Amino acid sequence: MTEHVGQGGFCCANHSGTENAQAILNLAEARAKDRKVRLTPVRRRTLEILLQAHGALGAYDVLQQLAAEGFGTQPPVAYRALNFLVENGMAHRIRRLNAFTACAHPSEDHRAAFLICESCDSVTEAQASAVNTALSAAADAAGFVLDRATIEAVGLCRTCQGAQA
Amino acid sequence: MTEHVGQGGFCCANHSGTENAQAILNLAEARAKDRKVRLTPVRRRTLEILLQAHGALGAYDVLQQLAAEGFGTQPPVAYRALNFLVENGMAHRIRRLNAFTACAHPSEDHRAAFLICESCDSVTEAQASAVNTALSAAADAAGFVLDRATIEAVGLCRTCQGAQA
DNA sequence: TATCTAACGTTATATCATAACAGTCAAGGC
DNA sequence: GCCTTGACTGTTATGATATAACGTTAGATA
Repeated sequence: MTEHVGQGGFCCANHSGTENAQAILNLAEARAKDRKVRLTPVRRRTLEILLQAHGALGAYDVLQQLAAEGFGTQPPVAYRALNFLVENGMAHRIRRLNAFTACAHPSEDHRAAFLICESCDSVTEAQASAVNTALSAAADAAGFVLDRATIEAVGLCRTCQGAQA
Repeated sequence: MTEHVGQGGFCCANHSGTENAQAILNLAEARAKDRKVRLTPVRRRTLEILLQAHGALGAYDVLQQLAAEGFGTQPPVAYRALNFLVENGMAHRIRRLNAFTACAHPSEDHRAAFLICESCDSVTEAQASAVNTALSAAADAAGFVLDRATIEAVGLCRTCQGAQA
């Protein structure tokens, strides 16, 4: 399952490119300060790795890079950093891919939806407020108190629609 | 991760109780006939196991039961049956729990949303048409052609709201 | 009944994830 | 400044989830 994740994927316009990566990194720093949590070297580097990937990366992919750069070599190193980022709204976990992706809009406390391309495995963060409103209503109707949700769509991204069947 | 799945969970009114299990099983038979696919003994038994569980079961939980009843003892046996059921709309995969649950409304070609209780791990299938409409709109706006989606909400079910913090 | 394909069961292995513990480091009280 | 304290890092070890590949069996159908 590794080779179809994070390879050759591209990303939504909003967080492609190193200039934006830098901006997002700055937002993450600020967010960490706000929340009084520490964006330590491993954590920061993990976020950078996710940003550079322009797609979702598996924990072991991240680990490999971290290990190559002198950080720890064992799974918990990657999982801890990734979980930290997710908990603090700096990254998202894509359950369908068993993978993680940098959050494209780290300053907003949005609940995100993801559009996963079946062809190129790109992951795009979509505008999900309407979706969440509808989901809240459905939960309400069932007497369910909603805390958070995973919304992952599978299909074809704009680029891949022309390119293949 | 096994002990918090399928233990003591209960289910939505719509598919609790053996009488309903029987009805759903009948619908599944009919659906299989319609689609010209075979609801073989393992597959049928797997569906029954899911129905009896009144909650989501991990593949290995299902496997254990199948093995005890004389079916194959190795993981692919369970995964194949479960994947068959999912592909044919007779069960759903709950990614957050790495588990499977019988579909409560097998005759409809609905796209479902799930409400997962953090306290009792029950899984309820919610009315999701509005959610899917909103998601389609969001996908459209991103130029994404939506095929299918995973919608999983986490929170507290009606029963557990009174019972704990 | 001969043939073909779907389904089954197996072995083996890949992949994803966490528990538990020891050493290290940074922040705040004294 | 120095020490306490708790968070963080890294490790070993193991658990949990999932699939590839292959030979065999059984159902459909000609």
